[in-house]
Amino acid sequence: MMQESGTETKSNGSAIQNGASGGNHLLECSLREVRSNGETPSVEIGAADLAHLQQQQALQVARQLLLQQQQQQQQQQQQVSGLKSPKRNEKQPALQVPVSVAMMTPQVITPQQMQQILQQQVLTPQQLQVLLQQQQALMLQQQLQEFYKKQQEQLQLQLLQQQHAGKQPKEPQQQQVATQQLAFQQQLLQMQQLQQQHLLSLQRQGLLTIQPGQPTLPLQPLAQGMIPTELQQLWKEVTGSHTAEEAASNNHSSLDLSTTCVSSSAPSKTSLIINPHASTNGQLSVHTPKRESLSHEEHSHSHPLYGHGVCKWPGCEAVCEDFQSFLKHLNSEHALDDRSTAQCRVQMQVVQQLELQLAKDKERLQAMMTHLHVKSTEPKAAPQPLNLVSSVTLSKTASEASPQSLPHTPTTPTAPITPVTQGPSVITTTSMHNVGPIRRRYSDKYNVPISSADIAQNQEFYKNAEVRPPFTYASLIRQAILESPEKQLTLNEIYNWFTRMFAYFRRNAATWKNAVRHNLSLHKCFVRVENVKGAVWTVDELEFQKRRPQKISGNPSLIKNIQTSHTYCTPLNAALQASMAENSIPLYTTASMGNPTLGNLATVMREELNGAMEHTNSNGSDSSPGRSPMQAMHPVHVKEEPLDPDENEGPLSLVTTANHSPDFDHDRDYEDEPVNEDIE
DNA sequence: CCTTTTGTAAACACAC
DNA sequence: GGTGTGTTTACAAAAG
Repeated sequence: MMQESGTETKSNGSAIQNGASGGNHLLECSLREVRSNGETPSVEIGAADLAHLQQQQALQVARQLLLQQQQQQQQQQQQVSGLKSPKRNEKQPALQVPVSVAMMTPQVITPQQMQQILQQQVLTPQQLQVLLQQQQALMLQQQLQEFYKKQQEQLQLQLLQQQHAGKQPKEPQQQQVATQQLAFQQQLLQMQQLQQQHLLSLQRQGLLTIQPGQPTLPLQPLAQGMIPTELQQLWKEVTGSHTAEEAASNNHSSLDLSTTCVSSSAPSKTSLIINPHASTNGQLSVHTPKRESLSHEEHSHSHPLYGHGVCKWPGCEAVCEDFQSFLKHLNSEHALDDRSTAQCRVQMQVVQQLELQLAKDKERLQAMMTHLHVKSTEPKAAPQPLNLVSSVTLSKTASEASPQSLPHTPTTPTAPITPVTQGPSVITTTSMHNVGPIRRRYSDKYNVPISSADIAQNQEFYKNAEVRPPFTYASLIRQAILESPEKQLTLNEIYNWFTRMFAYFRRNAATWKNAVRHNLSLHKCFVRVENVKGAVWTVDELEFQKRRPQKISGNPSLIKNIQTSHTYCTPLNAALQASMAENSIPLYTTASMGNPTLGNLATVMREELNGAMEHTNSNGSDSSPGRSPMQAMHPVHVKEEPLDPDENEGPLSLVTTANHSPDFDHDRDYEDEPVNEDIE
């Protein structure tokens, strides 16, 4: 069991990187971006940007082909020079696209598929245009192939001539070809860089947004072999006759799918669901000023970060009277900096976590339906969020812990969700999953749940979502003990608290239980007290306070924000913010704060924080050693013994819901069984 | 590079 | 002998 958990951790880590076999990493990454857009509508990229991406991919494909050609040339040279490897050449004919490329490459659409697309009328003209552009990119790719084919033929001819001529040196020709290829490669690279810069600038402007729950235009699944001319013809027909209908039926189609997505063709269908927003600015790289201004206008109606005159950037809510001022605000307040990057990252992680959770719940639902003989080919490729409304009742009651008020987003239930790398090295997600060892100072790994989704739902979130809580075992153990009426717990009761409060601890029991015992023994702050019935564990608070020379690791600006924001935040809120900052979690301010349902986790968070800001408070007069930063920040509210969660939460006076969750009323001991069934 | 903190794994002892 | 509890050691990762 322990080994299982161990290997699970490791394999999950590596699985992220092993998405496809070999080949061009850049290609894989960018393709995966778009692909994941199709399957998991977590990241919204404007269609124009998407088109850029696709073009970029085409270029990368071209590069891949180039490399392939070079390899083949090398092989042929080897042949010429006597190092024959006929088998290899048989297996790799001159024009064969490498498997990894073929698998990942957007391919030309068959007429049938195109017809299907048109009949289903799920694409707006803009989307079709994007599609068309993609096809054109593929045409370019084909032309490139042709080019290299000819080039290679030429080379072969030359080599043959050399063979026949015998002693002629072959360097010149090779060099010539190599030079040509090099020049071309450089051109490609330049174009690529330009596009990356464009993406970057889009991100800086906030136009390249990341948002949960909104599918984007996935073009990847539309695969395989349609002749571009046919497509263009189709396109003409389409733009002539279907435009209005499609525009009108576009939303309907996604809605309909959302409620009827049970057929086996669901994947392809859902993959065609278009984000209305993406379609509004579905321009391609053919950027005319007109179009940009148009898309700007359209943005004002549908920009996901702008609504009701308010900036919807997580935690912002700045009032912007019109779209222009919003853009201004976006550029000034949410420029590309550490903070925005971190916020983006968190948003991504939120989405991915939700996707993960959804995937699991869907699997459960599938199993349940199978068990109950309900005939349904459960949408493997994800229904729209809307349609979950119809199924949520079932999944909620039946699955043991389904996140209730959390937005559901489609995802692929199988493979680990790939990190969505956003743009060129601007935002990167490292290990996104809640597996692997907690490293408390691991700033960007465990900030998943405490975030923009709704910070007030932390407790419920952890109860339901299998998210690793970003707290140390010691803090959690302490919290468990302090929550108990007697401020003492047996080991088993501590176990139960863990499983009750955190869905995460309902699996891998052997691992974390061992860790709990280890922590109990290791830390002086946990005192074992012999009892009549046995032994109970208590907390030596002094010792606990001693053991924390931790510092905040992260963005100093965040810390500054935290320190300055306490004027209007309760101690708890400040603690939450600080705790978030400790995990590089962006500062979410008043709107999402102050919910009395925050629960006792806030205490854990604060204690996690205790001392964490000691060093960052060095400019303050209040930060004497031994005094927690919370005390430094709120000397009035926080007492020297911030033990009782019911007392020290200031105005918020947390509701203790820990022992009243309907799901966990009984001290059920979660053992290893769910581990096995849940292993991804 | 060293130290500290934390998490994980595992071996071992002991009691029931 | 199996299981739960508790202790201890070793190691790795992350961060200062």
